Amino acid sequence: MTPRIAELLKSGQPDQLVTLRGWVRTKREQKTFSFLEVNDGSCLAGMQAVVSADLPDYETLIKRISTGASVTVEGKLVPSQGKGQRVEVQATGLILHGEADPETYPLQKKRHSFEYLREIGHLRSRTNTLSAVFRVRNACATAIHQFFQEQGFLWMHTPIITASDCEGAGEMFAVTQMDLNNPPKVDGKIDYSKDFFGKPAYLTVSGQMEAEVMAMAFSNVYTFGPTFRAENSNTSRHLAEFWMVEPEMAFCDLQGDMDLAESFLKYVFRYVMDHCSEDMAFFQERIDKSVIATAENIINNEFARVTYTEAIALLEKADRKFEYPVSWGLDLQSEHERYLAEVLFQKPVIVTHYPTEIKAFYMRLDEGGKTVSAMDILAPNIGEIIGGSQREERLDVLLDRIKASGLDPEAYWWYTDLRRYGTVPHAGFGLGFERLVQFMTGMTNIRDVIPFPRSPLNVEF
RNA sequence: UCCUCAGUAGCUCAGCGGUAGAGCGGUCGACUGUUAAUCGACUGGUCGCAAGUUCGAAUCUUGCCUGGGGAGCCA
Repeated sequence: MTPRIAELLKSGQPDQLVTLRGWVRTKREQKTFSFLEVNDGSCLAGMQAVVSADLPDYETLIKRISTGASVTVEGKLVPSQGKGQRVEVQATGLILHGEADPETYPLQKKRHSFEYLREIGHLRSRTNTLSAVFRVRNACATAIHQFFQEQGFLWMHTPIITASDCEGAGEMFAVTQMDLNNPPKVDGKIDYSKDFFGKPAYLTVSGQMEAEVMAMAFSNVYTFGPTFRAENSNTSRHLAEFWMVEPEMAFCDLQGDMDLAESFLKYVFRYVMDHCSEDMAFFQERIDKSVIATAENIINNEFARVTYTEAIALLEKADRKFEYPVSWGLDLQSEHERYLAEVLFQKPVIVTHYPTEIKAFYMRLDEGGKTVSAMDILAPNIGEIIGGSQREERLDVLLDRIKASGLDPEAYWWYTDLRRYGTVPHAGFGLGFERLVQFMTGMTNIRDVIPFPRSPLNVEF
């Protein structure tokens, strides 16, 4: 494979013979030659190619080349006479693969709004910002795997189709083979025994329970896969299909859970800063003047840690009016979380030990029973980026909690079996992958950090 | 789903009762080792959809659709 543009820009040597394959960002015609800026997605910058009019078919070829056209340029690397680039390619051969009619090609050589780019989801990755986002997204994913693999975690693939409503909450997408116009019925109700799985099935809302199963065999595991929520959420930080990272550790308590989450985030930020410095500089310059400082803040400082009870006390004595009431027992609202992370601490805050009533049944009941060993990591500008807990490993307590939540213990028979056979204290957390990428890049809308966003009424691309 | 703002040229927007504008883009030309090149000319529209008010509606009213921001739900 010939070196890609990122490699050539970094370490290409004069007189080196090279082949560029990519898409033309801009063409500048001169009297006896033309400049082509070719981008192949390997980095933000393109490679400037100088195409002489001496080339065969120059006239007809150059006329048909415009922004968006796909080309192969063969030639020799030479020091650039102009400013702005160290080297450029003196073309000896030029192939036009596909034209891009400038009258209709939706991408112009100018700034486009993200709203507009969402309408051309099949082309937007060819823009500077979106390509930088997706390179950073790739680096985040790589860093996540590398972090866990280095720590001895096994990557486990949890099912996408599931019969269990993991948390007893959250709208799920149904998976069915039944004819929706004429479903089989018994006594007027839909007869799921006739459906593909013989019972109702859904797209997963979390791989946590399966991760717990695997942690009880491999000690430390993580999942990294797609997750689906059928909630009618129309916000800049919700998707109907998003990716989630869920580590689960046997023989681990809440303290270990928090420590892992913090070193995990630090590792991922460090990795992206090291491997995507050019893209990060771009975000700093064009998207959010604080992304580099934020990254360094994450990497170099300890996260703040407070209990829910302490957080409530801090909010109560805040010299600011909140729209929603602050009172022990009530869940923290967005405005409260933002105040804690953005105003008070100005860095990620881990809030722990939430009231039992407002958290899921599987979270470990604390001494006294008023709180559970839960933790949320609240990030500036994003809100909740990680939610985790120590899991309830005591069978009797877990069964009580399931019943108290109005759920049927029978439906959780294999989950509770984990507490019958060789139970151990364990803990884990869930990280919203897109929120991490948002946090990293400063992109304000989550639909712009996933290549093909799914949200209510949005499934075109 | 709720609150709020907005939909006018390919894009970003101005116009807010008298019948359509700018910048950018695109096309053509000039000029030039250029860098979102520059300069000149040209090109461009069911004013989101439907009904209503009015002599007359892009402009006022109502409904609907779509998008942004905020909220809820959460990751």
